[in-house]
Amino acid sequence: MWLAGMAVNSTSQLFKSLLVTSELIDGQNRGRLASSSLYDICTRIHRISLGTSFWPGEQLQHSSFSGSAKHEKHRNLSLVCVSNMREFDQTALVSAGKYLQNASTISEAISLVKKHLHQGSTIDSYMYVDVLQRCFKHKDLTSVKQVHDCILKSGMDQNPYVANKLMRVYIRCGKVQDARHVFDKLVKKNVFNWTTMIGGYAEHGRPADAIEVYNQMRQEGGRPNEVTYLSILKACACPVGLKWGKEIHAHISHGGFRSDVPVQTALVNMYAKSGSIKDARLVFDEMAERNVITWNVMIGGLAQHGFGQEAFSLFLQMQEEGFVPDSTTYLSILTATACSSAGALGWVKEVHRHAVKAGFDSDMRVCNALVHVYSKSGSVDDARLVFEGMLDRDVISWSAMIGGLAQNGCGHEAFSLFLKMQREGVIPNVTTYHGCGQEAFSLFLRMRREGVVPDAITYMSILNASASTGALGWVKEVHRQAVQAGLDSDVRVGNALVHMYCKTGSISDARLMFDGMVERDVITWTAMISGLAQNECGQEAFSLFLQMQREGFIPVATTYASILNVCTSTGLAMVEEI
DNA sequence: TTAGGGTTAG
Repeated sequence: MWLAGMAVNSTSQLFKSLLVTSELIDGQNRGRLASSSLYDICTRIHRISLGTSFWPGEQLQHSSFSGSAKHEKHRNLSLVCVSNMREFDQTALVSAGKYLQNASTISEAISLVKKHLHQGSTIDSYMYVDVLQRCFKHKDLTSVKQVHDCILKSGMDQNPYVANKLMRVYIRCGKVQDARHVFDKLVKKNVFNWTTMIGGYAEHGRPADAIEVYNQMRQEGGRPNEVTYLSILKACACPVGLKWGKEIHAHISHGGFRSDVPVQTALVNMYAKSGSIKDARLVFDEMAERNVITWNVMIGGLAQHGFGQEAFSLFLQMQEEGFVPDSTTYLSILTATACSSAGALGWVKEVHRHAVKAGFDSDMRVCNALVHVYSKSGSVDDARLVFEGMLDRDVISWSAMIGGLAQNGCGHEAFSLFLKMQREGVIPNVTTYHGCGQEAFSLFLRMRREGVVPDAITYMSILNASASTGALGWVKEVHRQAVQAGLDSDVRVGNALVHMYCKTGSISDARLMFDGMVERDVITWTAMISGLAQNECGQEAFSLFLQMQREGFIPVATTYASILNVCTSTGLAMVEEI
């Protein structure tokens, strides 16, 4: 590079040029310097003053400046230089990373980087971090690959900032393996790099890999900090993570993070999510200091384990201790699991009253949760009231209401709402269709409760009596719309349709749907097998049962129940094979 | 300049 008219290719040359530079910047010559050169000068000088590495591939420590009068002189000079041009220096530093500010798009920014690379100009870490940040925002994988290529060409792949940002972008784009590749190539890894890799695995539900990296970090002498612990605990917050989570707990206690509120909160969360709600409570109770998030985690954990009443007590207690519940508190306490238990309606109403008083009744997410839990706890009227009172509704609101009506035996109203929703321009999503599938099933169960023999014709007659559209026609209509919306390839929608066709007695439609599915899971196979079994197609059900296992699917209890029903009517020979 | 605890529908 050229600095103040001198060719600068090394640290010592930069030192030499400082004097000339300071004069140029300090004098009337400021305007004669190109802005990019000024930017370069400022960042480099600033980094000299900080005593950090500033030359690609060169490890410059603070101590490099001390020990010799010459270096000390240069250091002082740089500091004088920085203070003399403080105003300019700050401007330059604010614009650090905004070097590409003239580029309005990612491709423009990349073109600039490529141009610099082509011209042999220095591209520093700020510039790469800037362009990578743009890729991060837009989840633009194609651009990331291009930038990665430039990084390799300019030999910046070992820069900890650049490598870290690159890893983060890959992780965000779902390319954890690519992030791992960057990580593995890093000769020297800092705590950010370790933490990013662990966090990446946590984000993608890969606890075993996260633990592997965490253990490697410790073996190589890396010292986890509070953020590392937050990341590894997040990875372990699942049933298989419990055994590792307990080990991490011990490390945290020995490592002096006992009073760190976020780390302790993450521990509570890890225990709650991995199924050990007792340990979660133990950690929670032992905490000397808590914040709203801590309370939310504990309340949510209890609610998700079905302890609605306990969650509600804690909800009251947090307020007695002076904490103000936020929208997350309401979302955490109002979970379906907690609210489907007997007697839940009472405290759900109480939570609702609190929410109104605190002004959260205008929060769409809180209202959605209320619609859902009122339906779950059996009060579709309350659900309807909340739904009707909402000023804004999204697809979740509609799906919650439709599903709620369906589950509470208001199938016709659910379907009308489904049509109304589309008239109002709201596009149904997978869940909406799933809710409609539930409607068919709940109606089926209702008929069974009413003593209807599961004969397809009788079944359809009763459906016709309760829904003017007619069950099969209705199912076909939903199916048509799902195809139109491109949602029929979704395995959950496909499963619901197979299920619905079976329940309406149209086994051929069910089979057609089943055969056409690109992706199947154990639910698909079970729905089809049980449909065939219930429609007196025992032989077909059995051969499908064998086929599913040949294709590597493991039958679940419901699959066996269906196939055993077949055996009672077709002979015992099959039982031995099962 | 780089890592970050909790969040509603199915």
